Amino acid sequence: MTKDDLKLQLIDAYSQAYQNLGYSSLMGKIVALLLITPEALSLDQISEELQMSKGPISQIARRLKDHNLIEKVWIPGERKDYYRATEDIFGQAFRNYTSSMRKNRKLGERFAQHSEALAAADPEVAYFNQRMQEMEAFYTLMETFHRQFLQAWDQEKQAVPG
Amino acid sequence: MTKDDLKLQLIDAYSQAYQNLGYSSLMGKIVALLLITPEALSLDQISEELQMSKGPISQIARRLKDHNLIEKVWIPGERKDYYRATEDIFGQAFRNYTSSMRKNRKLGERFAQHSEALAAADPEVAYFNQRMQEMEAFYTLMETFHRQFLQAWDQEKQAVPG
DNA sequence: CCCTACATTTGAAAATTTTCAAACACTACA
DNA sequence: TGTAGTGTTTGAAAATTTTCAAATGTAGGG
Repeated sequence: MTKDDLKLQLIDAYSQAYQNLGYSSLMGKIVALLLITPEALSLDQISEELQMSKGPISQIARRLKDHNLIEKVWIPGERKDYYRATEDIFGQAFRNYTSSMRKNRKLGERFAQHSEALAAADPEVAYFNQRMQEMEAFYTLMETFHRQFLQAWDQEKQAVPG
Repeated sequence: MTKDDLKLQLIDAYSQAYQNLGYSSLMGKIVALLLITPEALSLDQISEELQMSKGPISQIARRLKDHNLIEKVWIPGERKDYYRATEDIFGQAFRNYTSSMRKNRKLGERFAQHSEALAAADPEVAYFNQRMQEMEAFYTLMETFHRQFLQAWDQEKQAVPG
């Protein structure tokens, strides 16, 4: 496989993976491109590499920056914005995921509370309440593992620094 | 908050959560409805509760069944199909998630292999290869935590059976 | 073997998302 | 203050996804 094949195929794989995870496929393409490019790239360069107009690139790049997956880097004497993948992009993607799981826990928590009082009087609400407690327990347990994993990953990274 | 409020609000919250995770919002609605309903429901009942025609319900129900989030249950003397949430629906949703993370590991693995030979000759490919190794390491570590979490959840469930 | 009661599939309509080209706004520098 | 080189926003077009109503398929009971 040639260098260009590797690049194109990885970009395509990320494009599909991001789409499957419910994000825009352009997000995946930009992430993949910056992930494997040693130097920071300008919007124009990204636009050129991905064969897309600058409008969407600009918007998605901002979203990715908001989620700390990529960052702007200042290059002296240059007026363009340059982007690169953040140092711990995999860990960061995971942290973003954990925050949506935290929302799930809070959902369970909230509905368990709100249904508690009514549960005694109504068997259907009692069932509802039980499910919400299960939900809360599940995501609470999950969070402890998320913390442990991130700790383990931080250690592993420290051992073999980029 | 009344019983109906609880129900509607949970369904709405699941609808949004599923959409945010990249699934159809109807999926979230059906999951929420079955999650909090003690008895199994027919397509017609689901259709009635969610105020939607049966076509999409039928399709999404099959998809949910394929992903083991809901299941058909046979009710003697009835000709309709009845659906309920599977016993460990939270755990199952998580298992589905792990399988998409497994794909990520395999992606890293595959591209790390394919770029290994070329890496010595070309610094850009060397960088590519390094990133793919990082990716493989990340998702490999993640899988060990997934296994541990599922084990812990199974234990917790055993302690407080539904 | 036909009917009835279902579930599923299909094709079109509606809604949403993605993309582009062009207009606009901002910043650095002359 | 004007100008050139940027990034951003916008409105329309294209593509995709969701939804519905109707047609079709299927299994059980007569």
